Amino acid sequence: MDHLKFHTDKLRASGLRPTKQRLAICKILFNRKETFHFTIDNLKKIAEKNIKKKISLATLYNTVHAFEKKGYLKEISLKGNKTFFDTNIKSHHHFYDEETSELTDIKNENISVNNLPKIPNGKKIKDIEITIKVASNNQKQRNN
Amino acid sequence: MDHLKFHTDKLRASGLRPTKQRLAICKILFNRKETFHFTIDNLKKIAEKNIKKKISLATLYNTVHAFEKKGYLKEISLKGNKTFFDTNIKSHHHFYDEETSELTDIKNENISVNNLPKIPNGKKIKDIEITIKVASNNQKQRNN
DNA sequence: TTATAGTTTAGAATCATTATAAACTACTTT
DNA sequence: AAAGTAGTTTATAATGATTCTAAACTATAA
Repeated sequence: MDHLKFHTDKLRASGLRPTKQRLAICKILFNRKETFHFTIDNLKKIAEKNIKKKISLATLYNTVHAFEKKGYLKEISLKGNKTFFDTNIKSHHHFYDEETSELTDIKNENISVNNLPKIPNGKKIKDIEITIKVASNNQKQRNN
Repeated sequence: MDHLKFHTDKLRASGLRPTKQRLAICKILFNRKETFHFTIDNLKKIAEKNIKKKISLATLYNTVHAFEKKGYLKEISLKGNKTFFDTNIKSHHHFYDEETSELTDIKNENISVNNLPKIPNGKKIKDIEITIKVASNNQKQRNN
C-alpha cells in the first residue's frame, strides 16, 4: 500500500492541496493501526522531528481543524485547558487516568447505556460519550 | 431558613472567612433548587449585578477553586476552551445541546452502563461520566 | 510559463487563567 | 475597644493556548 499516494488522493478528494506539511501530518496521524490521542504541541514536536524542520503553529492548527471539519479527526471532551484530538473518529468511549492524565480508548464495543432518559422535545441523540475515570486503589474516591 | 447564616457557617466550617464577595457568590450558587452550570464570566456578570460593584476576576477564580476543592462545586468536562462548573456535585450525567451549547443535568438516576470493559491493572473506577449530545432532527448525524 | 487561488509563516492579537504584591479586612488577643 | 496577624481582595502583569493578519510561497490550471 502506497501511503503517500493514498494521503495525496485523500487530501485532493477533500479539496485540500497535498502540501509537504499536510502529508507529514497525515503520515504521523494515519499511518498507524492504533488510535492516536494528541495535542497540537505533541503533534508539532513529532512533526518537526520527522521533517527535521520547523513547522508553524498556525499550520498545525489550520491542518488539524481542516481534518476535523472533514471528519478525519475528532475533538475530545476533557477537563483542562488543552484541546485533545483523536484519530479514532468512530463513536467510542474512554478511560481517563486521573493520575497520569492518560486517555485510552475502550476497545469493548459492547458497552452500552440502559434506562436512557427522555430526550428533550424535538431533539435527537447525536452521540453518547462515556468517560470512565480511573485511579489507583489507594486514591480517594470521588464525592458522590 | 436563614441562608446568610447558613453560608457564613458553612464557609467558616471550611476554614474560609465569610467575606462579602464569598457570601455574594454563595447566594448566587447555592440559593437555588435547580442545578446551576456556569463559567467564571457568567458568574462575574451575575455577581456584579447583584452587589452593584465590580468584583475582581482573581477573586472569582480563587473562590470558585476553593469551593471546588472543598467539594461544593464540580468542574465539567467539555470541549472548548472555557471551563464550566456545576453546583450539582453528585455523580451525574448531562445532555449537551450542540446547537445552543446548553448543558442540562440528566435527572434520571437509573441510567447505567452495561458490559463495562476490563479496568486497567491496579486501577479502580472513580467516576463514570456520560454525555448525551443532542441536536434537532434535521441536523446531520455524527459520523460513526 | 504565467496567473491565481490556496497555503505557510512569523509575529501580533486575543482570550482564559494564574501569579504577584500591595492594600484591605475579619478575627484573635489583649 | 485597639492592635496585631493572617487571610482576602484587588489591579495588573505574566503565561499559555489559540486565532488573526498580511506577506511570502507553492500547487495547480490555463
